[in-house]
Amino acid sequence: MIPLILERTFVRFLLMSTVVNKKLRGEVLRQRVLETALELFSTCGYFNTSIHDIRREADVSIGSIYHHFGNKEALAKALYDELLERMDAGLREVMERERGCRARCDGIIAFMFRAATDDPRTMRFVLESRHREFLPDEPPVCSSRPFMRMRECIEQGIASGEVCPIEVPVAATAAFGGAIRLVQLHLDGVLEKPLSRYLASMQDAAWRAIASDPPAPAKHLIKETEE
Amino acid sequence: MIPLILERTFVRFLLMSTVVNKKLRGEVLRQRVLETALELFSTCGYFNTSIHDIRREADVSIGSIYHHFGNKEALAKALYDELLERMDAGLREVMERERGCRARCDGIIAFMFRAATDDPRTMRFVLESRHREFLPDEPPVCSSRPFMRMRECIEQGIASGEVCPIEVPVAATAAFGGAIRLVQLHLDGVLEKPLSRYLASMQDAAWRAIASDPPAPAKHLIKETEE
DNA sequence: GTCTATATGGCGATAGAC
DNA sequence: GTCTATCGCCATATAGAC
Repeated sequence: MIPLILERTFVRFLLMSTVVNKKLRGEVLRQRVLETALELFSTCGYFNTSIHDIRREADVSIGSIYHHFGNKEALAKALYDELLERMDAGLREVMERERGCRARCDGIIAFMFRAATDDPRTMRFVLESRHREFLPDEPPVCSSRPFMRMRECIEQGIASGEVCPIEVPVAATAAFGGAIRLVQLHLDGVLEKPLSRYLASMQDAAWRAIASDPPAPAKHLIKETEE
Repeated sequence: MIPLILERTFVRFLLMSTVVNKKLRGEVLRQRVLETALELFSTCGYFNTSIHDIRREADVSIGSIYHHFGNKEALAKALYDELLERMDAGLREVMERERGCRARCDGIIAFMFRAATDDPRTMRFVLESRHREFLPDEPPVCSSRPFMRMRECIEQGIASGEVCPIEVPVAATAAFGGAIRLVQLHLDGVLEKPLSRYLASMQDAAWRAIASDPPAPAKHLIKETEE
């Protein structure tokens, strides 16, 4: 264990040495700007937030923001990428930990509920803002990696026979659409109870929608008549 | 000398006709502005659309727009109200036509799919734009009348025993969340096939999620008979 | 009711010292 | 890398003739 006094001295040394100092300070500042942008974008929206607002709230200069990000849109893109990556990491972790489609679906829903509760700002920014309005070249959020991962999970479930063989988009939206919608209700503040109270029954409902085994319905196997 | 009574009548007629003409022209203009606003708001977004854009596209003057709506926000609110009312009318119609929770749920999903296909702009504006960013005093869209109507339908289903007795928010989102999500995929242009091709299996999946009796019959495949 | 011309403010972005 | 001061534009909104 390093004595506090030495640790402090070391930190001070770091701060004093010009090269490291500038880099460190730069990184800290960059993070503070991103954090502030998330706060303001998710509560007021991208267009209601000016660079000056971010400057004031983050207590940095306009110049620094432009130095690090280039322009407002690029700042939003940097934030968006970071949040999607963080979310994707969470989902990857679920997919590695859980085995079987049901356990993974449950895990994904649980992850979303936890994320929406612990960090509503991130969830709000990823789910609710219309990124294409300010990131015109970005593909829709439903084709981002986290959402592709959910879809993948369902495809594997169909392949293994755990999920009944309906069209993939139907199965994927039936599995997670309800949970996503409930998360939105939570973010809009219209739910009486905390999200966690609904977790188990949402997981059950989602699984009933797509599971193959319980009633083993043969409806979808009936040859459809073209109109 | 013209009798006073006739003169009065004639003047009155003139006044009436000019007034009516102006009123008519005004109404036509008002509708053209609303139509244009829907077009631009739903494709470019509220904040990327200027009053000048609307002016140009609708071929009216700035002054007329402000005369009819007061300001940009009020214009958006007028449009929003009109679209919600139109949607609510469609849902009311479904609720009156169909009896039983399953038929009504199917009808609601079918209505949403049809609306998203026939008039994607309306669906995009209602579902996707974040109204609270430009209509700060508006309640969230999930507590608007169309969405309350969906919730009501589920509550009745629980009361009648057709829907299994889980928490209402869970049942409502499980029933319609998948369909709403699929509509969004459609609006984002990431679906291979037209929405209608997914209708029957989406209805089935939605009903499986909330039905109380496990073996849910595929009602849409059964030929309906007049009673 | 409709129009054109104009006012006003705030925004994103830049310049250039340190 | 960070900062302050400032630019130029374009948005919403208004004034006032017709």
